[in-house]
Amino acid sequence: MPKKRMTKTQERAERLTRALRDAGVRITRQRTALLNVLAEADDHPDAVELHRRSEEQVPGISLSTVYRTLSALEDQGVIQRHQFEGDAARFEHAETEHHDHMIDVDTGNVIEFCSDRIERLQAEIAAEMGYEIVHHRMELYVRKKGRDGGASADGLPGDEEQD
Amino acid sequence: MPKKRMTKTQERAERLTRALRDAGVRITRQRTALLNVLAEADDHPDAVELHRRSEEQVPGISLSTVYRTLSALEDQGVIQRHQFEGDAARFEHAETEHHDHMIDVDTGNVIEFCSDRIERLQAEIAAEMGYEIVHHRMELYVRKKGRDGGASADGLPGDEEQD
DNA sequence: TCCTAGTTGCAAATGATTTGCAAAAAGCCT
DNA sequence: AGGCTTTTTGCAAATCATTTGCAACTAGGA
Repeated sequence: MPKKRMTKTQERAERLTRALRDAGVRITRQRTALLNVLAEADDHPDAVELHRRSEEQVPGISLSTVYRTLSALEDQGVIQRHQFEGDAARFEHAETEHHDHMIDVDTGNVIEFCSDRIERLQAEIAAEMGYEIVHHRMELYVRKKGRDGGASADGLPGDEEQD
Repeated sequence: MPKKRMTKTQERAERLTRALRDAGVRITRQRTALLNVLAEADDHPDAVELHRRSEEQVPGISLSTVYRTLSALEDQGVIQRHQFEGDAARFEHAETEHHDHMIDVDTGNVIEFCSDRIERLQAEIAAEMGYEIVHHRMELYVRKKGRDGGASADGLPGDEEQD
């Protein structure tokens, strides 16, 4: 099949589809829908949100199916699951390089970033104790500078900080 | 009240008790038990484990009470709740300085560490994007060097730790 | 098209944590 | 110590996100 010119989103969708196919699972209508949703998502939606978006293509698709497919995709390493503070896991297609997250505590916005210097220090610290890093997780919960900490609109109470 | 010579554990227990008292809550038998358990814990037990240990002092204490008291203590900032990968939240008395965690993926052991250099870099990165850090979370999932990643025996590691 | 193993939707099960409620106990006052 | 009011407790039931059992359904190769 000739490599037609396709959008980034299409390419991602293909990649995800291929991953599933390679995993030996069948490509169903509902899976295709979720794959598309994941491919065009540039944020970090949770399972319920992904389900909501998938329903536009396949009304009636069940949440279980979404969860099951997400697990399959995660097993194939083509999507990543993040467990940020609070509640449900959030997902993103894993086509990007490794990166960490900065979460705006006021808006819930997620900003991706990566610091080789930090990675290096982490490895160094682990090595000092005779360990090697299998994987790591780093999340910075941040607030726009200058903005005063009014009543934060989100979940966990009394969690202000004194770093 | 004369400052009697007391063990570190006793001091911690006092501190926790005081925190609760200051919060205006009553000091009950079950709370005292949990406070003692927390004070003498040098690992990172989860609620169920804390309940188990508390039962030795107050047979019949309910898990709800443990959860409720843990929340109160957390609100007072005298204990910290950590949501490591996988399952239940794990707790530790917050008398120590801020630190991050390294979790041995094979044994479940938790090692505490702190790196000013990393903290500085984190603040720097946030600042570059116009943010200031409210709090952060960093966990290194590690493995003893040289040890090959065989099929890890246990899925849910206990809460052992060596200080 | 047929056939079969992999899938789906749904409801019920999980597992951690929370909550409603009536009985029990803490802390304060006398 | 006795009384009284308010907070706590234990228990069962409720949440919440996620998983699973199962019978009906379908993708995809023969």
